[in-house]
Amino acid sequence: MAGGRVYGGSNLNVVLQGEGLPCSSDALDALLVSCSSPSFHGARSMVNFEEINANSTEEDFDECFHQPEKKRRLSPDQVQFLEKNFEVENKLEPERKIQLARELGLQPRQVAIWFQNRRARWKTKQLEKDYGVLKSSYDALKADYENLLKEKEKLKTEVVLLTDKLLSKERDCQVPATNWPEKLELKCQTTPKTETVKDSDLLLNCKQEDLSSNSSVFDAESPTEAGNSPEFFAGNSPEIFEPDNYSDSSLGEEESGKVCKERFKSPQAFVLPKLEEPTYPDQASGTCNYGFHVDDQEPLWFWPY
DNA sequence: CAGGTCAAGTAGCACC
DNA sequence: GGTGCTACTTGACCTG
Repeated sequence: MAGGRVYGGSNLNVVLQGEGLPCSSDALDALLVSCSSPSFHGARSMVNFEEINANSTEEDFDECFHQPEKKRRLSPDQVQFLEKNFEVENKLEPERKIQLARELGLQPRQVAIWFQNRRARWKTKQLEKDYGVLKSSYDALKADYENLLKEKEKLKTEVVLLTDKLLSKERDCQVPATNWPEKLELKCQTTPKTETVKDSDLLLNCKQEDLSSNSSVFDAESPTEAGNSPEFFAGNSPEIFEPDNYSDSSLGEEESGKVCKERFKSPQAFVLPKLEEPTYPDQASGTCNYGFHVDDQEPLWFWPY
């Protein structure tokens, strides 16, 4: 027994003691009288106060309390009444317990136990509900994550594809491929590349732009990429990607070409390390402008190897 | 008859 | 120490 308490389920006297109620015959009578007209008569409940009161003889009274109790379910009316009270307040004050017991024709102990069990059932249901919410949330996040992984793989493939194409172009054209599309240049400058930039940052940035554009050629996982030239992204050398810088109309074609080649000797100029002296067959001679506009990039996708 | 449900029993804990 | 609570168990009853 817990804490020396006596829970005599089959002995009302003991039960009443356990509830801190008087168990003298007078007090018991008073209690029984007060319960003589219960609102609910649990025909199958363990102790029905009306039945007790009906068994007016001392013998029957004794028999009623000493025969081994069999567990009886509360009647639907009793359960409904308890449920309504539970909705109002799931905790049970002593006074309320007595009152409910009177109205239901049950022992206060029975009411207390019903509330205890009801709280346990409510908690179990609440846990199930919480689990359902968490699981759906987890499933949604998992789906998002898997989609992002697929997108990442797709973009990686795109990077490889474009890099290969550029390298093949470089082989054909001996001019360094530094004159990148204006659109690409602008996008990259909006994303200062530092060593702390994560893959996901680039991915998100690309998503904000046109995913099919060349912005995806920057492979964040490659340490040899533009990450080694932060000034490129920071815009410290804005002239590098000024489209007209290498096709200065004030210079002759020959002069312009010299300037272009000189600039490409500077490490700073090689902002895209993977692009080693690319040349393009359709390049205007003596200039560094490849006429490489983003709008013209789409056909790149379909170039055969 | 197995398994589910529910009232009741029990142990342990916190609070006063 | 008494009391009330939670968590877990037990046993009666119900149901397919």
